[in-house]
Amino acid sequence: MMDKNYDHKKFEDSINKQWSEAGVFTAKRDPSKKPYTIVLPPPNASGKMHTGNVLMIAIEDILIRWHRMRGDEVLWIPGTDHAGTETQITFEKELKKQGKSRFNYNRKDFYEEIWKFVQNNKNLVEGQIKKMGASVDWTRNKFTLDPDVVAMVSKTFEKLNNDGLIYRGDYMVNYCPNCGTTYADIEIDHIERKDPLYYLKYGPFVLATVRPETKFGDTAVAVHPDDPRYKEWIGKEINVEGLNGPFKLKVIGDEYVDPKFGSGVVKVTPAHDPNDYEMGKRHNLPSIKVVGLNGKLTQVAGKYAGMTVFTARKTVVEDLEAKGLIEKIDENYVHSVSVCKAGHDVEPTILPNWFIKIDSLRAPALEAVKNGEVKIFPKWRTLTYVRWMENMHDWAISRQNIWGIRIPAWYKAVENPELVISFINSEGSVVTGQLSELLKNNKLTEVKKGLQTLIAPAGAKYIISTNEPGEDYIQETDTFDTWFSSGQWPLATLGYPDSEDFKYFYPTNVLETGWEILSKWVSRMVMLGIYLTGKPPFKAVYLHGIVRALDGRKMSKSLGNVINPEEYIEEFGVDALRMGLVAGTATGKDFSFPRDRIIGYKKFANKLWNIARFIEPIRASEVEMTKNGDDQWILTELEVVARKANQYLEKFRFAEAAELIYEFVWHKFADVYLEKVKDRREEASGTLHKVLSDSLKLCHPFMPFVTEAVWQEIFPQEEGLLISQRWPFSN
RNA sequence: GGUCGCGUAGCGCAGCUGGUUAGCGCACCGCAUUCACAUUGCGGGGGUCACUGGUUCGAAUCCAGUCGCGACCACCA
Repeated sequence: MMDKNYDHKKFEDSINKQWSEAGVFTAKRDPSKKPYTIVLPPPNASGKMHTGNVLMIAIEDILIRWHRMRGDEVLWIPGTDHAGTETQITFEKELKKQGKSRFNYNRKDFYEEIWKFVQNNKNLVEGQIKKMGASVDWTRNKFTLDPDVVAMVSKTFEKLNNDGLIYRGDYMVNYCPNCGTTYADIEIDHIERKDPLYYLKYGPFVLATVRPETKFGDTAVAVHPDDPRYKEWIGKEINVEGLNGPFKLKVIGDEYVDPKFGSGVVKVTPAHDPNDYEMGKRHNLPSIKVVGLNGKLTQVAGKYAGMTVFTARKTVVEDLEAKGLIEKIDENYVHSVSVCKAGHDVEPTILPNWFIKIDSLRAPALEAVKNGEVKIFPKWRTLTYVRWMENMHDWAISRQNIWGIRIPAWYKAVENPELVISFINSEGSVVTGQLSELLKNNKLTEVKKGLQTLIAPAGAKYIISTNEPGEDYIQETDTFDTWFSSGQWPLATLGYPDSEDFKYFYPTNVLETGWEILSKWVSRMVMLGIYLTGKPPFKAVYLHGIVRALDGRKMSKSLGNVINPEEYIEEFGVDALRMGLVAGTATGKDFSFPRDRIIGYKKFANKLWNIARFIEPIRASEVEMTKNGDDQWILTELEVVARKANQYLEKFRFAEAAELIYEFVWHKFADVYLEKVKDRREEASGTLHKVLSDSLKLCHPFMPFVTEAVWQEIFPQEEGLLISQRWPFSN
């Protein structure tokens, strides 16, 4: 006897176990079948499952289960991401609680500590993916730092280098002195903030700045070329009274200057401002570094050297005021400030970095989308991709992180005396200096053993090698941008270049992810996929919307409106949560967390259960019974719904498919047909069983647990698991 | 500033390439119900589809403009 109501808690775990023991998630590479492949966008290994992950898993599992039931050889590859910067920041917060920091460790030990930290969380995340009923192939599970992934990514770098697409160069980067790393433009947040705007007397001019402490790095002042007030000064030199004595500056004319802002005169600090850097390039101005990588002022600041930016700003302002060099201060100036994800001010700085020339990679990646080789759903997002690709700059792929894949570049010690190295010496203290100096008192082996970080000047001599080329070489300490390795994820997970999996399953069918990483991730995968294999790594991209909080706002810790999906799984079940989220994603737009709908679909699970309870005592007749008009009607409706649902799913219209099936099962099968057959149950038994069976199959991709549970209650064991049945009316 | 999107019943939304009385969920109102399910069934009220103009035999659906909202990208010293 079936219980009166469906209780998800009774079934979810045991059904998961049945699937896993039956091995139905494991792909076989059957040459007579069509492969259907999805690579799961790897969740952060040290994070917790959030509503976005739930939606992603729900949608991909629908596609996978649907294709499995249609007879395709499906492969859905799970994995987790090391999430370089984010994870390292999280770990360093933990360290801080113990009164430690990364400066207590050499590079190797620090890496191992994070590894241990992540393993624990990784298991939790994988457990959550399982809990969701994701029919992923765990035998092919990958982590972005698995040795084979590291080897593959390093090889790609080597190939890029051989093709002349890698270069090192000074570049204006967003350097966070606090995190000790650079950030890509796309990783930086711009926040509005009120800061004092200082009007400084600069020789004959007055100019406005929020950063007076960088004046030691000024190499020009700029005015608009057509500004009548200053036109005659262009090309001349002015004498400026400074804190470290008088100096001379050139006046340049540049379109960039807005004559209406401030006084119409700008100080140009090429080393610490992206726009000034561009102007500096246009006018051949020297760059003078004022702020060092430690966030403190350099020697050029004279007596201010060694001060932090904030202390220096305060002191400089005081001294300027004392000298009468400040005309006025606007205390209410609101401007946009660049901050890193941890909330620190970033310091635009010139630093040697590793770059990929993207021109030759970009062209085919743009073309693949324009000519429809890669189709993006919803279609209007295609424009976002195209615009982004067109505006893309060369890609800075190095990060001054430890947690990541180390760049396989090696510096020969004797050829690179100018390497700046920090290491822990045999006494356990951190020593920083130029390699040539360090080697006077330390052996190279000791330096290498205690190595923390190195900074190689732009012209450093290096070789690229996936192995250590010799004992007298030191490896680059920078790691790859996470997007560089995850940009090769479809290849890495499939064992590129010569595995059987790669030959059979590549290119994958669908890449499903949130649209917010369309430019960060999807574009990189297309570029690198085509570069390495000649083919884009997937045929379609489906972008789901962002799940917002109940109040319609973005979820954020500070607003306290973050929804923990586990609570909903507990209360309403995985099926209801999945179905509720999917039914709200019709056009891939953002949507508020649909609490009401989730409750509604919990009721639907119960409805399915009770349809089965109605049919349970009615034995399926061996003999073919006469079908009356009602039977004919429901069978016709069933076929129409199955075919339409198929069409919707082919177009990634999950909500329409879900609602169509829901409408059929509840309001046609249950409300109408079941009522009509109440006085002819035996005669209708064949139709009842057929429609129930097909309804369960149609619902299965959306609500796998309750359908499997009901299936096993009603249909004999010989028929096998529902997950392995055929989708109705598919050939 | 650039780009994209949105404005449809009290609330949350669907209406894809234009076509008969504009739909769904929640909420609301009335009735029913020992017979699969109260996590139920049947019925009902409520909308000049933001505004203006245009294309068309016909527009919520296409075009232009106006107003309001949101997001992303860029960013002024």
